[in-house]
Amino acid sequence: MGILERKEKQREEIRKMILEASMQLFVKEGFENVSIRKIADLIEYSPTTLYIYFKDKNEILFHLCEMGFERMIASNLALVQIENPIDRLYLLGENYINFGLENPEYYDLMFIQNAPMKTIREQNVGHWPNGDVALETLKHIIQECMDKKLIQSGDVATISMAVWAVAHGLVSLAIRQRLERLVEPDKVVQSMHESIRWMINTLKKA
Amino acid sequence: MGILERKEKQREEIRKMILEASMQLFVKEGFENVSIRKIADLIEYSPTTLYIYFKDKNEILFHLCEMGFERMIASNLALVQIENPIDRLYLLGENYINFGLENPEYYDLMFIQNAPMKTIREQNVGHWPNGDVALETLKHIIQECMDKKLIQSGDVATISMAVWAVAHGLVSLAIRQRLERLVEPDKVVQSMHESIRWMINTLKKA
DNA sequence: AAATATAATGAACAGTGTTAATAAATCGAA
DNA sequence: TTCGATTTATTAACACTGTTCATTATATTT
Repeated sequence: MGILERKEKQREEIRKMILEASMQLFVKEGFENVSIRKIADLIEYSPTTLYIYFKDKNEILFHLCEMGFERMIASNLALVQIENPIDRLYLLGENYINFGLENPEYYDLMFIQNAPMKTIREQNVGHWPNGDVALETLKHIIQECMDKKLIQSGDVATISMAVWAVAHGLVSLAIRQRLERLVEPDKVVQSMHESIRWMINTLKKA
Repeated sequence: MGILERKEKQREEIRKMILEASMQLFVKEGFENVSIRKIADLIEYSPTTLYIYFKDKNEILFHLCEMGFERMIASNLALVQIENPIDRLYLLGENYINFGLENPEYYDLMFIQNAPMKTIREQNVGHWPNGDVALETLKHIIQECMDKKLIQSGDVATISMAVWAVAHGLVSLAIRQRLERLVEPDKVVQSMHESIRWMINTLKKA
C-alpha cells in the first residue's frame, strides 16, 4: 500500500506547487493576472497539466479564496482574549473592515466573485470549509450577546445577516470606488468605522 | 453650419445603434456575453468601427450602467406621492432590494463592476449623471426626515452611507449566493426586507 | 520483457479587447 | 469640377484567455 500512499503524496505536492504559484501571481500581480498559462509558466509545466490536478480555473480560485479566509481568521485571533461578547463584536467589525481595505483582492474573491461559489456548488457538495467557519464566528458572538442579554433577542441568523450586510456593504462599496461619491474621499475610512460602531450600538439599545 | 449638425446627428445615431445592440445582448444573454465582436455582428459593422464611436468597451458598459440607473429611477416614481419622508424611505429601501433581485445583471454593472467607474474617472471628469441622481434621492429623503425630526440628526452623508450599505450589502451578498449560507434559501428575500425595515426603524427610535 | 495504467504535452478550438495599416467615402477649397 | 484633405470603415494582426483531444513519455504491474 506504501506505493499508493507515495503517489498520493506526490500528487498532493504538485497540487501545492500549483496553488503556491497561483498565490504568488495573485499577491504580486492581482486577481486579473492569475491565468492558467502564467501559473504553468511559473512552475515550468504545460498549461494542460493543471487540468490533471484541478477540474478548472474556478477550483484553483476556490482554494485561493479559502486561503483568504485563513488570513482573515488569523487576523481575528485576538478575539478570544476578549471576554465581553459585545466588545468582541466591535473588534470583529473593525477587523472585517480593515481586512477588506487592506486585502481588496482577497476580499473580492471571498465575497464578490462568483467563481469560488461555482466550485462549491459543483464539487464540494455545498460545503464551504473556511467560509462557514468565519460565519460561525459571527453567529456565535451574536448568540452569546443574546444569551447574556446584551443585545435585543431575535433570530440569530437574521441579526447576523444584518450586521454582515452593513460591514460587507461598506467594504464592497469602498473597494469598488462607490463611497467616494457620498463622503469626501479622505473621510471614507473613518465613516465606515463609525457606521459599523453605530450599527452595534443600536443593537445594544434596541 | 447645418452640415456639421447633420454629421453630428448621424454620429449620434450610430452611437445609439451600438448601444441598443449592446443592450439587446445584455438583457438577452447577460453581462458576460456582451462582447465587441457580438455587438458588431448584430449591427453588421466591423468590430473596429466601434472604436470610432467609443473609446473602449468600458465606455459602452458605462452607458449600459446609466440605463440601469434610469430603470431604477423609474421604479421609484411612486415615491413623490408619499408625503411622509419616513414612509418614502421605507419604500425606497423596498424598491432597492426588489430592483437588485429582479435585475441582477444591471445591479452588477451599477454597483459591483469596476468598468463603469473607470470611464467616469478617465473621461467624465468625475461626473456620474444618473448614479449621482439616485444618491441625491436618498440623501434628500434622509435630510427631510432629519428636518422634520423623524429620525436622529447627524451628518446626512454618513447616515445615508449606512442605510445604503445595509441595502447594498444585502443585495450584493444575495446575488452572489452568499446569503444562503446564513439563512435558509427560501427565507432569504423575506429576511432581507426585514433587515432593511429594521434598520430604518432604529433610525427612528435612536 | 510486455502490457497497462498514469502523467505530461503540443496543437488546436473558439473566443476576448485592442491597434496599426489600408481602403473607401465624403467634404472643402481652388 | 477636379484635387487634396479629412472622416469613416475595414482587414489583418497582436497578444491574450480557458479548455479539450490526440499523442507521447514515464512509471507500474503482470
